[in-house]
Amino acid sequence: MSPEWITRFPELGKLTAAEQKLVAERAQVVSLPARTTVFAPGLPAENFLLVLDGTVRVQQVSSGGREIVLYRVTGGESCIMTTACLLSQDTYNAEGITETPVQAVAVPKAAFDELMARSAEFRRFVFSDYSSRITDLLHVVEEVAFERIDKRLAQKLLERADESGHLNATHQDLAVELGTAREVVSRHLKEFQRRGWLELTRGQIALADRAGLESLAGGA
Amino acid sequence: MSPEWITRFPELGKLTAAEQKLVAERAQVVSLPARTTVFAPGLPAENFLLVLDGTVRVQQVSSGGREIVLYRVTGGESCIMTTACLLSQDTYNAEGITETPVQAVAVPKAAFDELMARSAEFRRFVFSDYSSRITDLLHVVEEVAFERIDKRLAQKLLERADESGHLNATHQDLAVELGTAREVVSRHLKEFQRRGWLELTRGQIALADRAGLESLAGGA
DNA sequence: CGCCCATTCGTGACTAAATCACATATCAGC
DNA sequence: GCTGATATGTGATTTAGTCACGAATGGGCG
Repeated sequence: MSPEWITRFPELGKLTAAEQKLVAERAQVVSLPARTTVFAPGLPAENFLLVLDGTVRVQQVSSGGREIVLYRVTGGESCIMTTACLLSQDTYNAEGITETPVQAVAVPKAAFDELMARSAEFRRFVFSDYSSRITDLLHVVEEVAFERIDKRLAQKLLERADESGHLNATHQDLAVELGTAREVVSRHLKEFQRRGWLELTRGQIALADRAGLESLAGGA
Repeated sequence: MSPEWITRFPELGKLTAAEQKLVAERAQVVSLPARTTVFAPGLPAENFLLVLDGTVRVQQVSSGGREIVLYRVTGGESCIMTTACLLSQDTYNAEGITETPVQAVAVPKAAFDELMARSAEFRRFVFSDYSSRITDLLHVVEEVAFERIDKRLAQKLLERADESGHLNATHQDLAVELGTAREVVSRHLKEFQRRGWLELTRGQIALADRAGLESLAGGA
């Protein structure tokens, strides 16, 4: 019996019946409310996690208290950071927090190892996830090291707004997205508003002129 | 017959005789001169690389032409970035360059896959390497996003100087290490010199007061 | 030797970003 | 309608990055 959730992971659909059975027997579906810490420095990571629904935000915290969002794990993806955490002796200070209620499948380490041993498909799945995360991190490095804040902010606004151009986020939230200070975000937002690109209200932003933002976010 | 180089990788010494034979038959030892591009955007990565001797510098290049060093691969380590490159569809713009003459073992993809399938030890080795690289990248993000340039420069100088406190590097080289501009490095170096922490000559730096640099590099 | 020329380094002027230190504003709940 | 928590505004200052140069250094060569 393969569990119904496995259909969420096309790559895992290719596992043999026996392998799917292994997953079905050993894995547990867990539900987490929003704003739960999934992993953090210090906490041991004992499970390999597959996200079914919702999003987990992975971010890094500095000694000085500042934060930066590294990437998000959404439905159909796995969070190898937890396993990486397990394997690396080095203490690292990334943490994972659910942004929405999350449904996930927890595969115990032993079952994870067994799947890695038995299934080439499963290995491919895990590796491809590792690669995506590395690409994500490279992207973050590139952005913080080389790109201007106004451009990055415009990109984030476009990326995180819904279809109607709405976005619930405080200036502080956006500052964490970009790894900068709240004041810097406030000033750029105000400038964007002055240009008629958006409307600001407490805790939310409404895009008024996507094209304007795009011109800044794009090549320029 | 296990090849003599396998002694460089303690983790691989635990492979069974049959597995070591597999490696011995399929892998090739390659020698690369200094300043060879090992991998780069566009170049397909066909081999899993184990570095025996020398160092490979992995860095990222921005569209604007600026660069930043991500990490180095030295003897006894593998360069999973090449394999990550293979697996990720996303174009990513990191490149690997030998800094010294390098001796490495190239394991063809097919043999790599077979080893992954057969050996738990080999998997552990590969994963541990992935994890180290992720930790390296997290460290870079943390530094770039949150730390002051003078502190990072002091750290780099201490890290890269030899026992006698000597260091061959142009200001431009150090700028690439930190992902900043040459002028910024020049100014800080001059200030360090003014404080009597080092001596500057064209293309090289001599540390004169490690304690001074450490006080800046450390907690402060 | 002295000249050429690429590389390396120095520097001023300016813009952008981060930090510090507050003042204000907005909203939810009593 | 008051209060406290959260969110935003803003000036002043420091640090970093950019631009546009000019000067110095040192190896090769006629």
